[in-house]
Amino acid sequence: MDRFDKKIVVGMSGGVDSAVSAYILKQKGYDVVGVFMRNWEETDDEGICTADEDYKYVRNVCDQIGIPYYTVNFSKEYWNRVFEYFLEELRLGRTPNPDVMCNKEIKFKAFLEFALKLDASYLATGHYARIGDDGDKKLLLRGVDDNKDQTYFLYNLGQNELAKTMFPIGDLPKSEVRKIAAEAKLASAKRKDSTGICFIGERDFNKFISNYLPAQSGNILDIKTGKKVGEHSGLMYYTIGQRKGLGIGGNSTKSEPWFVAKKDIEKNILYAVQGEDDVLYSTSCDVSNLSFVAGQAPTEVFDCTVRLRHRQKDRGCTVHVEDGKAHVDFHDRQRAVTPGQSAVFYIGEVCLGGGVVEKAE
RNA sequence: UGGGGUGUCGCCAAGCGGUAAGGCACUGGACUUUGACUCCAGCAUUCGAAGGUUCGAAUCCUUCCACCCCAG
Repeated sequence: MDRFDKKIVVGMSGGVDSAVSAYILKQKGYDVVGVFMRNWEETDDEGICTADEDYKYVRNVCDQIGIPYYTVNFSKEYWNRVFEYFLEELRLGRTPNPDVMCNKEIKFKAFLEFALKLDASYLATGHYARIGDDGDKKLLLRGVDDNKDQTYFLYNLGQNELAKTMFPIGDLPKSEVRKIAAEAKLASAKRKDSTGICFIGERDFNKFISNYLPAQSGNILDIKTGKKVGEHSGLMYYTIGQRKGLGIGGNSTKSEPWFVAKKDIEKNILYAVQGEDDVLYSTSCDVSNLSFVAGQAPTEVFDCTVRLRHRQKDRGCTVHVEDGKAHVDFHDRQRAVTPGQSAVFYIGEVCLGGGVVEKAE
C-alpha cells in the first residue's frame, strides 16, 4: 500500500515528457528509477550522436529529481524487430510506421520485461495516453490533450502490458507539462519536442533510407492518361497522397499540384494524379495484424471511428472482423489510405485497438 | 527556299508604352515521436540577342538568332 514500496521504472528519453513523468511519480512518493534506452548507435546527418545528447539530459534531470538512473541497450532487438520490419515494408512499396512497431516490440515488450526483472511494479513512460478501468478490464484512453494524443502509436498494447504500465502525464495538457518542468527547473524544460522516428531522430528521410535500400529510378505516369509526366528516384521514397518531391512542373491544361496516387512495385512505376482527384480517396480498406486492447474485438461487426494516420482526425466507420482480419467501411470517403500505415479504432475516448492497412479500395 | 506564328523565372502563363500577376516545381520554416497532407515565407533589376524611337519599352521600329506550322 505504501507508495515507497512501489518501484517504478520510467523510460527516460531526454525530453520533457518523460522527465515530468519521472518528476511527478517521485513527488507522489514512489521509488522511481530512470532508465535510458539506447537503441540506435549511428550518428545523424551532422555526425552527431543524438543518443549522447539525450543521455546527458537524462542524467541531469535524474540528478535534479534525485533518482538513480541506468542505461540499457536494445539496439539489437530494435534492429531485428523494428528496423528490419521497416525496411522490408519499404521494399514492398508500403509505408510502415516504425514507432508503432517500436512500442509493440521494444518499449512495451523488451523494455517492459527488463523493468519487471528489476523488480519494478510498473513501467512508466511519457506518452500522452491514459489507462482506465472497465470492471476487470484495462482501457487505453486518449490523452486529455487532444493535440498530443499518442494512442495511435500504442494500440498494440494489451491487458498484460496495461496492467504494468503508467502514463503519468496522460491527464495533463502539454502546456501544463511544460509548466511543471519549468517550475521544477528541469534541464529539459525548454527542449524542443522531438520528432522523427523514435530513437533514430530527425533525418533527411530519402538520404537515410538510401543507406539501407538500393534505389531504382523509374517513370512517373499520369494515372488518368498513362502518359509519362516525370521520373521518380525510387518507389520507397514516396507515400500515397504525397505532394512534395514529385518535381512535376506546370502544364497548359491545369495549374494544380500532383499527388502520388499509386505504386506499381512490379513495374517500378509511380502513378500520380493532378489535383484532389477521386482516385486519392477510398471508401473501405482491409486491415490485418489486428490487436485489441481488450484481447478481442467487441463484436464481429461494430461501428466506431478510425484513425488512418497519426494526427489525422478519426472518422466514422463500420468494422467487420473475420479470421483475425477486418474489413473497414468508411462512413465518409478517406484520403490517401495507405498500406502499411495503421488503422486505429476508437469509441469516444477509448482506443479499442487496430491493425495494419493491407489494401484500400 | 517562300508564307505565317512564337520566343517573359526550372515548367505553364499574365502583361499590349509607364516602370515584370499568378499557378506548378523548388528552397526555408511552422506543425508533427512514422515519409506525409496542411499552413507560412522566399523565389526573374529582368522579359531570345544587338541596336533604335521615347521623359520612359517586355510592350513600338530595325537587324540577327532559335523553335513551330503551312507550302515546296
